[in-house]
Amino acid sequence: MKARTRAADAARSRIIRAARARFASVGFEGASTRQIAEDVGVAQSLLLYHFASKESLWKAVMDDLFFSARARLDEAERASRDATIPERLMAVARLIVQLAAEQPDIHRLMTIEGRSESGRLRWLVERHLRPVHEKYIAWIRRGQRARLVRSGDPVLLYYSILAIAGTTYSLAPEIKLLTGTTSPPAPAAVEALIRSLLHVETEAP
Amino acid sequence: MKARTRAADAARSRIIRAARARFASVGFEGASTRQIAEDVGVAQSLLLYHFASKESLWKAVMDDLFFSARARLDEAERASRDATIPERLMAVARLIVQLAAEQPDIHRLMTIEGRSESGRLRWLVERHLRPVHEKYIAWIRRGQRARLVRSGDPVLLYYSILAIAGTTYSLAPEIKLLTGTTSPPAPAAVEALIRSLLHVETEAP
DNA sequence: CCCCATCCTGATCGAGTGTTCAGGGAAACA
DNA sequence: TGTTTCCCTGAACACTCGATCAGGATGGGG
Repeated sequence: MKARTRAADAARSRIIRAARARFASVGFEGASTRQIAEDVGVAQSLLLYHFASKESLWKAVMDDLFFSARARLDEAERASRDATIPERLMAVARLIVQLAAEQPDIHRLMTIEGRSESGRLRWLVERHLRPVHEKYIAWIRRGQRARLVRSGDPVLLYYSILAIAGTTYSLAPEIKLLTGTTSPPAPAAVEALIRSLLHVETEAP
Repeated sequence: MKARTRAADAARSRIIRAARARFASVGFEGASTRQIAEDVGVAQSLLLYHFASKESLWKAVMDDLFFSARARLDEAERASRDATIPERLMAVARLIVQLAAEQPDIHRLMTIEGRSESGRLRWLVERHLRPVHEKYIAWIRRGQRARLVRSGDPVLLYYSILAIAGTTYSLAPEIKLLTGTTSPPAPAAVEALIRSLLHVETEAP
């Protein structure tokens, strides 16, 4: 009861990886389970053996992505435990930029679902987005009360962070086509932009 | 040769409007010509009478959207002809925010296509994006040389403007679900954020 | 008036969709 | 060495997809 389940788990995660790429590029409706199966090199019916339906495959993709991202966010929070709120915010923002650069599919998947109020969006919001976002929006609010973060709608500020970090890397194909640039901006440059957006000063003025 | 063609043009533009909504919410592959036809209330074969194929319907949607947007951009440029570069940049940014708020589908359509290097993306870049974007990226560069716009990769700055303006309104369903907010942020608030992102000061410091 | 160009529909095509199901085949347990 | 359990496949289901095409309907020009 070892080699068997290990091989099965490997197939499962290869399916998830291929499904993530398809969902991210053509959306839920546009992706087909047969394409995904062909990418992996298995029978299409195997997808529906491991996952009850196309929708639960999509949920498995999201869980795979968000649970690992949230674990790394928790780690960044712990590491910056003793810092000021704006610096903790920047530690989180730095990781968000890094995640967006490593896996642009996260942002692609989210922007594809967030645009229409579907059952999948509701599932995503309640299961993954709300626990994360509400916490950091509260952080922004605390930083604003201490006059260490620029004023303005905290939700707008928070989504601006996500927007800058995400689109920089998820629209890489478009930017490459437009400018001929071979590599996207360095995460440090994006982080610096976010820092100045929040008015978090590196040193006391 | 009047009432006839006028009625036909009306049908044509109703098809374009419905197609825009479908393409924006589920992407090109996910949208079906039958759904679009049903939204309009006409036969599916009418879509392929007016437009040669699904792809040319998509191109018609894009032309409809971008030609009018570009006309308004030209108008904003002319109106700010005598202002400084940073203020002209802000005049354009203000209009971009306004366009994003009025028609969030623009940003939805672009982020859905910009994520993978398809033939449609190449068409879009060459026909609509390049003429617009390269101009404003050059403006940012000029503003930076005059020390009136913050330093940093002009492309990154430009796409940050688009990202903030676009996601604020294109992800409205997600934000509404998350926060319960009924109405998205006012364009003026988004514009102020962009102004501070570019370090364009309202008055001399 | 007729005629014809134009707008539009319904039927139909082969291909592709998600899902179901019976069964093969090999590893794990007895 | 059976036998059971689990991973996986191929065929089939009803349905939808984009595209084609023959043929109505209708209004404008002769």
